[in-house]
Amino acid sequence: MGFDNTINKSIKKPSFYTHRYYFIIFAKKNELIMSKAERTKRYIIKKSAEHFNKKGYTGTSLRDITELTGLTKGSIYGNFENKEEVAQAVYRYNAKNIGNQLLNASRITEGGAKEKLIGILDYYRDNWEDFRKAGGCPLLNAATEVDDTLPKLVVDVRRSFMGFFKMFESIILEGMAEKVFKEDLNVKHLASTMVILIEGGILLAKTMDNRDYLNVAFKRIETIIENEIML
Amino acid sequence: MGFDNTINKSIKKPSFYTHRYYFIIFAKKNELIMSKAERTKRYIIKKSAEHFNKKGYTGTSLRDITELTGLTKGSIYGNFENKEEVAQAVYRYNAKNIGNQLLNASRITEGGAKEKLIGILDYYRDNWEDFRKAGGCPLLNAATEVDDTLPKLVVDVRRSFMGFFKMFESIILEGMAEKVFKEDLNVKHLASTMVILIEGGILLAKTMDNRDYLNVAFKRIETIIENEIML
DNA sequence: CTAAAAATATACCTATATGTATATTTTTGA
DNA sequence: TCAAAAATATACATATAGGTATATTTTTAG
Repeated sequence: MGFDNTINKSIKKPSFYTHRYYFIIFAKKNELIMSKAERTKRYIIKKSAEHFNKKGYTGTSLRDITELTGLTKGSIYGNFENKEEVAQAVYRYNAKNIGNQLLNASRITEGGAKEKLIGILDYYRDNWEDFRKAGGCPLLNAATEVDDTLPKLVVDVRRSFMGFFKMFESIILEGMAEKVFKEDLNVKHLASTMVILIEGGILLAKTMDNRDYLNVAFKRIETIIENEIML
Repeated sequence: MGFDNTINKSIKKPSFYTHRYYFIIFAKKNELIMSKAERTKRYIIKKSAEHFNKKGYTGTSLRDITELTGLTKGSIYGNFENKEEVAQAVYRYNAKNIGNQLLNASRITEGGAKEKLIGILDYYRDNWEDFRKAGGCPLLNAATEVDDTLPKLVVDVRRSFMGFFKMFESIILEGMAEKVFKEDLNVKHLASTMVILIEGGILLAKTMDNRDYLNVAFKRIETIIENEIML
């Protein structure tokens, strides 16, 4: 095996490639301190991330992984203990990824807390097609699959949702501190309402293949912001 | 195989059992017109319904089905074309079941449209523990699993959600006709908002193993009923 | 550049998956 | 009650699953 696996084998000049100059000249910053094993691990995770999100964590076979990466089973098992470990690493990658995107979306806007909340909604609105094609929300997907099958991943999924809640909570708290939001808000209640609406909206929009459901959910969040959160 | 599979083999007196008197005396009403094959089909579906909902439609193996029913593969394949057909029959059974429960919950109350809506919420509140233990909402579970894996079942899942919407729509329309609800309501919008909140609430409550998320979602629905729907 | 170490590929193992051909048992209807 | 039809069980076939022992190649650091 081993097609054009450039990340792993790349250039065919050992004396040049295998020495450290390579890194300094070509490598991306983070890859400077990466060992071969670390790079391959990341490569496996990246290449199979979308597949796991679409087909599920038990629904993705080792064969799928070898085909997606162009590596062999020996290589996979040389970098991961077993399939479950791959699944966990991939889930964490997927969850971190969407988390970063949302965090970024909430920071880009130069406005206050309200604009940050809207920024998160806009991320989904602007990227819906790609998001949907990539399998939808990794948290939602893993949550339903994992709950009665992969107990180990449940811990990770819960942590992800906690992070999701916290993101909204901190923005709401910020708005309160800025005196643009009311001062007696039930922060946890509001944050979980938003997550419930977002996940419910994603579920329906994806299943029914109709963005309108996402808009219904988001409209509701915006109504809550206007009528209950804003001063 | 064939443990105490009473539905299929039951009494050991052929001359008595195999003749029609049996049905008149012992059989339940609906079973009167059921052939052996039909009864076995229903038996297989019933026995494996919860397992499918918990472990998923691809996650349930034929071995699981034979163990749950006490039947052999030959018997399963004698009654169903293949595993996919079993999965579809089981999904339909599960979806119909929760649908009937909700319809029933909305009818039991002797009040008007508002009480019917609350009746549906109460069904979930009153039966949460059993509901959760049985794997949660079959629509939600199938929706996430099926979307990128079993395209045939997607059609069924969409139909289920349409029915879910219609239930809320007809209750809202009833309330409008009774002049207890406002007359200019966006019925479809409100119905889908309720489904989004219910499914989102179930997802979070089940994943986080905390009913509070269900209550947050339901509180929001009740707020909408009070502030936006009621006259 | 080179030898040791690490990563990767090859070949194989066992278990289990869905599915089928055929034998046996049970049900059916006259 | 009894023979035909239907349902069910047995035994087997083939594919693929996850995983491992070992050979080969690549990377690493002196």
